[in-house]
Amino acid sequence: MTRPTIEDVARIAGVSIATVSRCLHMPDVVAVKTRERVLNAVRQTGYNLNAAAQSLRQRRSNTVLVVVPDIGNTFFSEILGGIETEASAAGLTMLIGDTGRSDTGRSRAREDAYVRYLLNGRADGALLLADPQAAWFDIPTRNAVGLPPIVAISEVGPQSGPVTVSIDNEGAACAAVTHLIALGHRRIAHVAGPQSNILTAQRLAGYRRALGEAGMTPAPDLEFPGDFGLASGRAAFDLFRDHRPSALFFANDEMAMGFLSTAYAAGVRVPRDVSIVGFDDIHFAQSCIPSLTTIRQPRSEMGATAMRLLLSILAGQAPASVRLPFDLVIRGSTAGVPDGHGADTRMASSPAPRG
Amino acid sequence: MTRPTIEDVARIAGVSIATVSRCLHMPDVVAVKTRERVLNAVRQTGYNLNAAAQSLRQRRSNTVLVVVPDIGNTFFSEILGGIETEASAAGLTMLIGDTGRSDTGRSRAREDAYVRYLLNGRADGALLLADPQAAWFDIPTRNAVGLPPIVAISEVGPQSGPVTVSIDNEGAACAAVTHLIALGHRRIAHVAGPQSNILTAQRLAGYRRALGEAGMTPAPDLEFPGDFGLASGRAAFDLFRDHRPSALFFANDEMAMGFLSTAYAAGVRVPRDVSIVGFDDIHFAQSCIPSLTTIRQPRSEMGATAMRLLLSILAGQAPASVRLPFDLVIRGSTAGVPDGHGADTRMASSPAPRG
DNA sequence: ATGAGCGATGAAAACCATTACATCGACAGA
DNA sequence: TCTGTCGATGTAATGGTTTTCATCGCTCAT
Repeated sequence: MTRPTIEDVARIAGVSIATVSRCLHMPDVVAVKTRERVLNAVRQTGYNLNAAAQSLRQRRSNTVLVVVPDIGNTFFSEILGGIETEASAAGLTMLIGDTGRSDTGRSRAREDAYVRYLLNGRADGALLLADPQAAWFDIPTRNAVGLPPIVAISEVGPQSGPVTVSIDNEGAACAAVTHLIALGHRRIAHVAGPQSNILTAQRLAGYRRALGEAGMTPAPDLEFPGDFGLASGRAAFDLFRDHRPSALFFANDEMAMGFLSTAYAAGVRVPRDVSIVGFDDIHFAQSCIPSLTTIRQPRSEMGATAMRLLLSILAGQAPASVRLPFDLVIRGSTAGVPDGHGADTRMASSPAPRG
Repeated sequence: MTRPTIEDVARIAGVSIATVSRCLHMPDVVAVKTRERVLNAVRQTGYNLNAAAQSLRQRRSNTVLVVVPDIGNTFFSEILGGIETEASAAGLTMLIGDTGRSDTGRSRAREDAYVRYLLNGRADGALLLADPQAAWFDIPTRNAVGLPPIVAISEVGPQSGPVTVSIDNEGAACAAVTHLIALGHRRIAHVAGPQSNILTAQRLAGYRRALGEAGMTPAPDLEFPGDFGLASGRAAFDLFRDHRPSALFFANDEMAMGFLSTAYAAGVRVPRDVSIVGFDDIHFAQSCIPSLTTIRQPRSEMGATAMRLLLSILAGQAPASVRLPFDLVIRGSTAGVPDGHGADTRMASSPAPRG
């Protein structure tokens, strides 16, 4: 028993295949009586159109490829939600590709595979939750002919191609650190993201800018390395112990959460002993102990905006990048400077910042 | 400038399209000299084969559909990882479909869409991280002709079709509760999952069985409702306050984490005042405060196994369901019964936690 | 009457690759 | 020299749909 084709339906309904196709796509141009006969035949045979044949003929797959660096990262899921809403409203399918955390051998192969999908015609366009300038993506696509349109989200640099959706990461980081400064903190450390990630530099820059604006000098020994993972948050605790900042600004929430549990186990209390700010406002940030002060990105909106942008490009319109607003969400992990802290302050005193 | 076809390559290389195709798929049967000429032409034109044409001709899409109830749930991502590894080893693409949390209007439309992909020939098979008996899936596929093979993972009932990969949820729940009983707990509550989910019944049954085996009678007022979300874990705190169990077994980790933060805010300490067991061992379970005792499912292995199963079915072999082992992971959220529990203790006063 | 206009339908080309089969030349064995 | 084999390549059918253009039978205005 093989899959019925449009021809089977046509035969049973006693019409031509053209009419069957019209019944399915432009029902109003075919006579009611005929339409009924055809739809009956469709039901009777259990017909479903062949997607491959359709794409081949239409030269379009009605699919959009979404490349995610790590599907396990809860940060991305809400973006995906926003994308999905807009995509399905437009009748498009989302093909999600997970490249896996970079630097692993596996991820390289997957990246290649996803680039190929794009070149293959498997997708009509792509949404990249990654830097389009990353070598794996940029090089093979640079002079590809007939490359479908691409919109990059979140991880975008100053010259990340023509169309991007992002927040002002530097500004957000600056706001986060300024919040700490306003609380009276003077020794503020930053736990950075992975070297290779473009967001790392942006958030670090924001951290430094905030210090500068408050008249302080960034101290290199308070810039801790990290990689966005729980473990590197835990590792940051050792550095914390060595350098004794009164507050830490983490480049993402996951690291902040890793720090939180390690600190707790070591008897260090947040925010009594140290204040913590994260970045992203992931799902669990509200139910950490204590709940996490962090930067919220309008994730769902970012996804939706990017998808709309892609659709407009597909419709032939001129693209324009979008920058969306962020929020500083103040929760329980930040408070004033602990008593007595700052005795040995290295970053020294200046009056409270503009607040 | 339009996409080059195989014909363009053939013309430039001065061969027939058949030879080009052979160069790409069975390079060894074509003369080295010819091969070089063809590969040069491929590079020169920037040719990529058209996926739609290929699927149409081969009657196979080299794609597997993975339907996930909620991509934001970290529980699923590791399963996806396991699937991906096996899939890409076999040269298959993963098409991930997120149906969204059930009960929302949107999810209905997406479910339909994914069923259609299956019937469409967009995928050669499907992995379902959901109950294949769910109405949205079962009804439209029941008598579809030429339905590709399907393997269900995790959320499977006794008659969930022929091929499934799962753990013994009832047994795991029983083990979790038995652990609490062994610690001396006698008033043990269960926070269940959503009604509609098949896992809910299985884990509840395990809870009851453990009580029964220990000679206790399950008390209906200690069976709290839940929906797998953070918020329902928080809501369970009110019920906890009313009914005073000395321990709670949650049907998943996310609810346990919701409870944890609410309890903390209310001054109730875990495990001093109440012991907590979750289910799933999600990423953040290790960095809760305190770290969460839970049931670990071999998620990556489940995904990989399911994918291998699907491949073997596609290869024409007879399928057989697989049941994988689970682990009880004992961490910091469980301890013996608090002193004086069982009286009308108002919890409050007791010495500071171990910090 | 006649032809223009219109609605409904059919015939056939086009989309691009894979693959069974045919062809061709060269070479070995008889 | 002839035949059989073999390796390399070409020819052409095939897959299922969409879409353009043609056709056909009407009606309505002239």
